[in-house]
Amino acid sequence: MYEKKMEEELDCGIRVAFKIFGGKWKLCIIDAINRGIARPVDIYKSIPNATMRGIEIQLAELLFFGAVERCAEEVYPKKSEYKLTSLGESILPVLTKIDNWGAVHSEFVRQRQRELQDSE
Amino acid sequence: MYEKKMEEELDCGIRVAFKIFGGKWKLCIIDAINRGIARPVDIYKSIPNATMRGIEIQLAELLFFGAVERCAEEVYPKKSEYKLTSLGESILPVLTKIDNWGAVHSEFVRQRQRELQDSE
DNA sequence: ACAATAACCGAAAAAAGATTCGGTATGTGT
DNA sequence: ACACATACCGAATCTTTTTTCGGTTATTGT
Repeated sequence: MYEKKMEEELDCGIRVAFKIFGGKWKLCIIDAINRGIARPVDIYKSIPNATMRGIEIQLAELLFFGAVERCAEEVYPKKSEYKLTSLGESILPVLTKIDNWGAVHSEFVRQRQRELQDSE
Repeated sequence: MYEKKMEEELDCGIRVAFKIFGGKWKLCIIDAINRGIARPVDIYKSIPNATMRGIEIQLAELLFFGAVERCAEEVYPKKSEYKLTSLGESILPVLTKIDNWGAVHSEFVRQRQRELQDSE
């Protein structure tokens, strides 16, 4: 994992939360796993524009902080599968709130974004 | 504002939401304003480790996307003041959820973070 | 056995994001 | 008038994050 040069403050809940699920694809990954998509390739395919390496890295971080775990059971066919831990599940209500807010305001935000691009 | 080189997808609520309040200090700023801290310097002073320029930039973005507005009323002494718009206020319940999650899990996260540093 | 797919990983490069620094303009207190 | 604080802004310079690329190892389908 990347070694920071500037001191990292985890002094408020916001910073702690973003440390865990603030990454570019983290909430999308958690959402995908929650919807039953367990394997890295499938998670990757379920998220438009994501890169495989990107998913791998973020998955590794979620694993490190215990939001996700690798399934140990050797099923047939033998595959790498991930599922949410209780910590990961505790993120779901927050994820829902964030996603809903974004969905409700997406048109407004996209419109504002377009105005920005047109003025350049 | 920064011009992106890679195509930016605002295809899910999560991405839209992070576009608006995903910045390093944005939720802290919204929280501060909500607590009645209206002036840039005061917001700056209320957030440990923030830089004045950082606050200015993020405030400008929040302003651009209409989460915050500058008070037009000319009070004495004349000062620059910001307050939440209805869009900004709609973020508050989400902010609370995020902050609470982080507060609840901060010890665990900090512990894991320490283990990471010790192993280096 | 062989080709294809999956799950990784390291390192370089690119992109995005934040900070530092130095500036202007304006308002305020004495 | 003067010193000082505030609100900005642009540009250079970091820092951090993400992507790209090129691997290795192992598993699956034929």
